[in-house]
Amino acid sequence: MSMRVVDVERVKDLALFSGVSDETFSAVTAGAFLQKFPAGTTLLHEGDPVDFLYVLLDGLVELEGTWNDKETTLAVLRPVSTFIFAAVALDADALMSARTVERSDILMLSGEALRRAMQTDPRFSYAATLELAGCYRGLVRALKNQKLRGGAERLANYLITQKVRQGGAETFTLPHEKRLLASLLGMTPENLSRAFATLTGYGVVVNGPEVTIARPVVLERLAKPDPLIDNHQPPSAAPIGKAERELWPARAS
Amino acid sequence: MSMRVVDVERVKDLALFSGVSDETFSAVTAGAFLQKFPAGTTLLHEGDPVDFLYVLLDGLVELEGTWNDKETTLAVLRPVSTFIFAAVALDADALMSARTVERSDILMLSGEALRRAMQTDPRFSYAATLELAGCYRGLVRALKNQKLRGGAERLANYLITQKVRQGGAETFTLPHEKRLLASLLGMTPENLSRAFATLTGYGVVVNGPEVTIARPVVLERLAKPDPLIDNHQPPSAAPIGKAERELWPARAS
DNA sequence: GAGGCGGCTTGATGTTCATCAAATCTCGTC
DNA sequence: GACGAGATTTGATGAACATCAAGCCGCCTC
Repeated sequence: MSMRVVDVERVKDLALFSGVSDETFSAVTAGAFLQKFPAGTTLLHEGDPVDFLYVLLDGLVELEGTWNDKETTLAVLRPVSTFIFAAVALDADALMSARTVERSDILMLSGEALRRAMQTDPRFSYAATLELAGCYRGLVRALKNQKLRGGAERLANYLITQKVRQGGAETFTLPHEKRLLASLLGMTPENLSRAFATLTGYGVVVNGPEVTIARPVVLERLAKPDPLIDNHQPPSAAPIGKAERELWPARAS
Repeated sequence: MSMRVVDVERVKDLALFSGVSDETFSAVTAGAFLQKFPAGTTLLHEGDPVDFLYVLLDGLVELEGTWNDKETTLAVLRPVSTFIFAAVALDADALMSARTVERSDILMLSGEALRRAMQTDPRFSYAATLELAGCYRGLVRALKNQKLRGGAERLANYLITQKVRQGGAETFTLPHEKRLLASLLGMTPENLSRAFATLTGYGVVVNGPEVTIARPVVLERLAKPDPLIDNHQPPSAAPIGKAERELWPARAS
């Protein structure tokens, strides 16, 4: 239930805790849980009050929204990421559900303790501000992506981003099911399949979860990636927060 | 150029400055500009570095995003609102452009001074965190609205929200041109017009900028408003920040 | 290795939305 | 009060997308 030393270190390296005092860190992690959840577990349901800040240490988590019996994926998180931080900060109800996509290790930090810590440790609340600002900008990107681009363009840019994030090799593997990708990109699985078929004409070869971008230049001519929408950050060594991701490439840590 | 006493008071009442020390407040407002801009002025362009936090004291401001020669409106702000706070906090480039829709009074606060203040005054950085959390949740709502609802449904919910925010009377006035509303709702002006025509069948009467919701129950059956997407906050007296707006109704200030 | 389940694909069809074109309306100017 | 630019509306058409229905494929169980 409580944290192992190795996990404590991973959390301490989070951007959110960079520079905070040991007292603050102890206060926040004192009542922390570390839990392992199987795939498909709903951690938190839309509309629920939020008592904990969640930190994904290992695995894959989906954030989703619902209305009128329809669902949509708002984000897919990989380690190390915090989630529902905004709701925790405001002590408000969650606007989205969180669900594990794979078996996941998740750290749960008391919201109450976090709010107290933010009011006493300026380093911590500054880091919290940066973290939230990074999350905010991620959402601005998502909204622009959704409103300005068509389905095939969203997919093309997703593939280019994945390629870069996975190291830049010509061939890479989709990090999860296509059904989930469709929901993330705001389309039906059927249309995602057809969008992949369309991209075949632009040098994209699909083999199950394996994707090869044979002619990057051709694909980019379709995708028109834009640093104000897409965040083509290569995999850097250090565990980072949403803020650092936003600051790349100008001020990479 | 500098601030009048009455303006200083308005700024001090911002949620962002609630509880901050006089020293912090002075430091932040010391190098502040107060400017009046005519309608249609671009205050800041996508991709530009951001040197100031903007505070809309009077008027109307649009935030917009661009890609591939297409534009979309991401938000329309009314007083009193801060904007591009996330970019200021991170000292990053703007992800959206800001443009005045009407003649506007806008306060510009030094980003450098704000970042310094956040690192020294915990009250201030805590308030900043809450403000950003409120903005973040507003965007989550916008993304869900966009991905889960169709055009007519988005319009219906917009109208219901406007009605409530303007006091709840059967008839109210659209706050700006329909062309801008179309862009905000993610559709073309032509389709907005047709969406209004559709809503005629649900008791909505349009007369130029005047809208009457004759049969609210019928319209709501179409709109299915949801507190996890729509923020039906009535006009409260005090000037507020994005955080308070998010906390309503549970913890209204 | 037969069966079954779920994910993925493909085809057919209908709905929603964008685009192009033109008519109408609004409002400020002269 | 006529004029003109821009906003709004309306109509016709096409593109993008969702839905429904099979079919295919991989994978796991028995």
